[in-house]
Amino acid sequence: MKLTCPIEKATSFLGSKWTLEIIYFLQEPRRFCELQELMGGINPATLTQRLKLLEAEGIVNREVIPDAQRHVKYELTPKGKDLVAVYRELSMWVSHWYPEEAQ
Amino acid sequence: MKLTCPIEKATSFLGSKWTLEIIYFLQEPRRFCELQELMGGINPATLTQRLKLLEAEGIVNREVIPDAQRHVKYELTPKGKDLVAVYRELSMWVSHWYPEEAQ
DNA sequence: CATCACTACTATATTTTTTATAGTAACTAT
DNA sequence: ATAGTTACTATAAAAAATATAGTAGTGATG
Repeated sequence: MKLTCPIEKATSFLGSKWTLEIIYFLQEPRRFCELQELMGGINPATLTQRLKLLEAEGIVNREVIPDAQRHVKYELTPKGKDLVAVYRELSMWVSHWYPEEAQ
Repeated sequence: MKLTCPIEKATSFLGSKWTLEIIYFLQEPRRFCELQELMGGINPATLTQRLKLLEAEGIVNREVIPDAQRHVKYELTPKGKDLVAVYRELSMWVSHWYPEEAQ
């Protein structure tokens, strides 16, 4: 007897390690190696997997920059940017309940 | 060169499978087996682990009801209830971007 | 122009986490 | 007396994450 939970869809991808942090850092466009550095411990295979998942979900856009080096830029789609309100609330919660750690 | 991310603390426990859903369903007090039923696929060992973690984090309160059966009730602490604002934003995001699935 | 570095990954083996399944101890209902 | 409920724990297997190394394409340095 499983009730439908309106956030079930969201938790299917947000509720896995790193995803919340990836989206947070993508509030400005980043390259793959930038994300790696920002999120110290992430494994490149995991990062790749998450970015593909978020891309498939329409939250993240992957763009190959047409320079000689063919750098890759990741950025939030409008759907992804729309999650900023969620982060605003979450940040407020953290700064309220963990005042010493927020900044 | 790891920048501090204000939601890093939050992601350390929210960013793992089931946690977001558990807190969602605890918007009203529940017993262990209720949570199990509500979240179809969760493993009891995982549920136990998550509830302990959330209890240690001060988000969930565990209470043994002093009836003969010694039922156990889980509920959100004020800190946990304060996450409701986050869920409100997340629910709005889901109902906007997944209109067919929300409800 | 050979060597080294950087970028954006992929491959493999190991470790960690999650799961399926079964079991337990205390009570309750028939 | 037997079966059912509740709140878990135990164990082994499956799935996911990690460390580590490697690759292919460029670019920079001597």
